[in-house]
Amino acid sequence: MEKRIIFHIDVNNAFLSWTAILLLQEGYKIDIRNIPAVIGGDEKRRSGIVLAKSMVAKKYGIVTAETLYSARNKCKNLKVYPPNYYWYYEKSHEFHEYLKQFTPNTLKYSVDEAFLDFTGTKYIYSDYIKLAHHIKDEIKEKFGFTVNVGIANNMLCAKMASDFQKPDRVHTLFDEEVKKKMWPLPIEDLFMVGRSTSKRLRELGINTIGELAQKDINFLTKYFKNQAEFLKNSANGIDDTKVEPHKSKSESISVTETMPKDLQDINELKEILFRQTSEVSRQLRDKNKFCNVVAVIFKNHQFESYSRQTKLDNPTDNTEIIYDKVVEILENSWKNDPIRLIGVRLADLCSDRKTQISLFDNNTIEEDDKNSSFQKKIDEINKKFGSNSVVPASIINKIGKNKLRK
DNA sequence: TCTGGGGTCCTAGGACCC
DNA sequence: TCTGGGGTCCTAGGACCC
Repeated sequence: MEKRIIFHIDVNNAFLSWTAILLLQEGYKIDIRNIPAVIGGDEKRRSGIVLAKSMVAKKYGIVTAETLYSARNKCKNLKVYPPNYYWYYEKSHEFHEYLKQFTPNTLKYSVDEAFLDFTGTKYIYSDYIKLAHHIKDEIKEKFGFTVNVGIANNMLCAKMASDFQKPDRVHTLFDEEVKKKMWPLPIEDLFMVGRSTSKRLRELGINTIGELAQKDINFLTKYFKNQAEFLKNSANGIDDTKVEPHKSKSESISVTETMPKDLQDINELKEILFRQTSEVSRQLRDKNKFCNVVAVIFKNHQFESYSRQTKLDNPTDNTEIIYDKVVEILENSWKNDPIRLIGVRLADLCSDRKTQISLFDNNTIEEDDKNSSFQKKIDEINKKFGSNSVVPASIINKIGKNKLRK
């Protein structure tokens, strides 16, 4: 069978590069890619972590997701810049649109990563390495940021390859190169081996990808159960995932928020949950979907997380019905501890709500449909005039009642 | 001035039914 | 007094990704 040809294209330090470009455009004299700099959250809002770092900052040992406090300890003259998500959205869009000209088989993997499948195109592109350089250089010239391109016979290896030396590079990791290029790497470098798995592997004396690759499958199964085969295959560079959007059964929409201060007042929590419920249910209606499961997510002052979810009798996209559930969950499951983060998640989404009708449900489907189209109109108005300028009176009443109960 | 936010997938355990 | 087993559905929590 013909070997596949897969590219993985990864924007180098995406958020930081994109902010660098914006700053230069605005007349800023320094290219923050060349100094110790990071894109960071807001410490006053208790979200002070590193979102992206420059290569210079990386040399100081600064890693993504560590606290700004600790990053500053590693580098005294570190510069911190805030993220600009609107701008990132634009850059990301440019990047993904640009890639589509090369093949219809592209997969947007994240804001700053894409897979391209060139299998069966050898009559169009005779030299894939040349093509990769062309893409890389043209992105740099057109958009002002650099990328890494990984070329391989499957997605896993393409992704591993683009992660080799950075920035502004093209790497290959074809099947026959796996032993030489991937096996010597530390186990942490293997895609899908995170902190927990790498710790367990190292405890078993498995320190490199090569050691994992050659380990007996029965031995691995003892410790990693069903994950064992996946791990061993990955270490051997075996992966037959197709370059196509993974049609997952369990789609979900969620919003979570770390509050500037811990909250312990149920009415304050309800106010935030109402805002969050409006947001997620509007997203749900935008997608023309209904949800079957509603969940509330908590993180307390001690950083312990917990969540509670309930299945609905019937799928819905109605803010009010969802908010009722959210409040019910809050009242039944909040442990009365100081809450640092709270959020709402809608899960088990479906596009068709006509599944089953509860015997004791007073709402008919027709009524629900009326509500649904009414809410969509409200969504449109909110879009024009800013969110929550119009909310159904019944919901305002609920909020009002909560406020009165204070 | 310590520790984000949005996702997917997997597993373990309990409830319930036959 | 002792106490099956298979299947399904549901929930909570954890691991991992960017």
